[in-house]
Amino acid sequence: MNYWLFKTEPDAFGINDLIERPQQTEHWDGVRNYQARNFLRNEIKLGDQVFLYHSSCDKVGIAGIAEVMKEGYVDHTQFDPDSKYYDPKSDPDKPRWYMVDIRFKRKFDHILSLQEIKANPALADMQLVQKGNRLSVMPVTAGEWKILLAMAG
DNA sequence: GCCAACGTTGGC
DNA sequence: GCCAACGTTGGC
Repeated sequence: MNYWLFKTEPDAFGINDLIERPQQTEHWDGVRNYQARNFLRNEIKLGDQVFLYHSSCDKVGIAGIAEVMKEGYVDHTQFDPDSKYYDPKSDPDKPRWYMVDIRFKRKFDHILSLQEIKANPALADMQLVQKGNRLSVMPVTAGEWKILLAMAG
């Protein structure tokens, strides 16, 4: 089993929105970055654990945990002209973009803030805290996962 | 294949 | 709203 971190803007779709979905499950569409796409398509497996990270908001940090319920499949929004994720250059015979389904698992009592994460020397190598990192789907090591869980309490 | 221009991300 | 950092595009 592997660990991941998915970024999301809670103003658009946050952990509370996931909780309110039927079966507390939602497809993670709209990822339009090739490196993140490769993770979604090739590497993220059923049962993998995911930190939900809230970005671009007043409380930036990890909000809780979700679990992968369905492995990579074609993100249909790339073919929908009405979707903001529409990609006219994507060929239906060879789709560019993929997504997975995740189910809510746990919400932290408090957001585990980016500030706290950055302040922990043991997490200095996390991809999340590297300068200029913009990946919206990234791997988390088992060691990092354990430390973060302990910090979340 | 290079690289300037552009658009986007995301913390602050 | 600012702006640094990055990925993508497209002319050459």
